[in-house]
Amino acid sequence: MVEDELRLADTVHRGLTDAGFVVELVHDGENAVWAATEHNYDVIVLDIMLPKLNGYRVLELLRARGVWTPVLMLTAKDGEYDQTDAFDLGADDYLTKPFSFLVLVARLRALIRRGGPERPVVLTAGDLTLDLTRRRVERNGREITLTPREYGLLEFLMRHRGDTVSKTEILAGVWDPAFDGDPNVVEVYVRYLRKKIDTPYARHAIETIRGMGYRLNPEGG
Amino acid sequence: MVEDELRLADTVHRGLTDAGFVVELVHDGENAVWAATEHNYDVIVLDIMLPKLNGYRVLELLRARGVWTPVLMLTAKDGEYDQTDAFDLGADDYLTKPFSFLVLVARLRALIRRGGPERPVVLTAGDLTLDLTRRRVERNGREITLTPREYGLLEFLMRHRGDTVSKTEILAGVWDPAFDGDPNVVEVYVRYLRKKIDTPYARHAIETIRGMGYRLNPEGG
DNA sequence: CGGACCTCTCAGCGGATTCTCAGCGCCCTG
DNA sequence: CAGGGCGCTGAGAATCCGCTGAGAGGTCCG
Repeated sequence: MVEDELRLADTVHRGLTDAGFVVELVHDGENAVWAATEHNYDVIVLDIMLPKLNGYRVLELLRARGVWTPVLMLTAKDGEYDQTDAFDLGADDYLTKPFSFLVLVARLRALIRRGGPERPVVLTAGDLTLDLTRRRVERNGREITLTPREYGLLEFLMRHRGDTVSKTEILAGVWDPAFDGDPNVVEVYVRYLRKKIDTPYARHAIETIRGMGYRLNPEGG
Repeated sequence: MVEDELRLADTVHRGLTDAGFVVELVHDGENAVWAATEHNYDVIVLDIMLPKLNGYRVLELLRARGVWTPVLMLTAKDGEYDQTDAFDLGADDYLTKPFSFLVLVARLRALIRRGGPERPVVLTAGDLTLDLTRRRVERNGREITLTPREYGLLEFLMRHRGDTVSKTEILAGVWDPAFDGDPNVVEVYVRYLRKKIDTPYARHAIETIRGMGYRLNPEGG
């Protein structure tokens, strides 16, 4: 979700999370383009009025980059840009502020359904599975309970499974992008995850690439 | 712009000029490679069907020469090469003929804005491959694990594969630019790399050019 | 308020990595 | 064939980096 009005962003964020969505929030156009290019979201909620790059341009950039994630635009009723623009630009749906929260959820579900079966709802790596909608992690059919942070980290690693991701990237992707604390947290949480996920298995699903970062074995370790 | 159909070339040339672009036009693949290597364009529009060298080869040659100018390819709808090929080859965008002129302008703007040209994801030299995103090195399909320094050195050599690079250049490129220690480190690390990469192969992928430096054999040794 | 849980910081340890050094040997040149 | 320059090599010292256990602070809940 890309929304700069903090109040609205917070409300919607909470509501969507309660509705079972996993929500990532950015507050301006530049971060939106970056995040959407980097991750593979199911759907993007995009406000038109944004700092740095407006929603208009964000959408344009994403499409130019070959990012075809469905986009639902939020337009102000009497703003500079009207509904026609949203569709012209390749938005998949739009809502005019103020909008009903239930309508938003319904539209999002429709978009995700429409975008369809090729989009994974469940990430897998060998015998490890992570169900994004239910927020469940299993290994070999046994459920593993994770804290929110642990879950976020695992989701990030699974989205990039097979790639080596640096601790900095992890911090930016899982922690607050502006987090500036000790990168050692990542090590600590990797440890927590390994404890829960790898034991009692022989091989580590999460490999350490010394000097570079971590890598989730696509075969699940 | 590289386009051999004079009529189309002329129209597009005029249109782009009107839209504020400064356009240089060549009509065949050989001139295209020469011009793009010599100048530093913001973006290249490249037709696939061309005399002498087709767009396909032009792109391949440019990338091999280290020219990373963004390329937008023009493909015929039902031609020998389809869209997939364009992306596979490292084209940054493509359009299928016939195309809307406005769309072309929009895409070009997007490519120029995008600025930092995409880099290739996998470098190869014979049976040696280096995957930049996964940070994996393989020879003949067998994974080779490298320390960060070794990896940095190999990446540098592979980016300049076929060129002779001096130890000073290597130090500047792989070590800290302000590094002032013994250039002997390079020799030491070349040795480490050869141990891991060349054995048990007969020929050295990394050749010593006495008095000059080193050269990575583009055929992989 | 008290306890359970979660997040994050911190500092010490030990192994991996990087770098230095000194001697050797090969190649080129005279 | 002798000598110098240059690269190669093995060993070892210094440094870096990730791992780990302990614990402090915060939050949520009863």
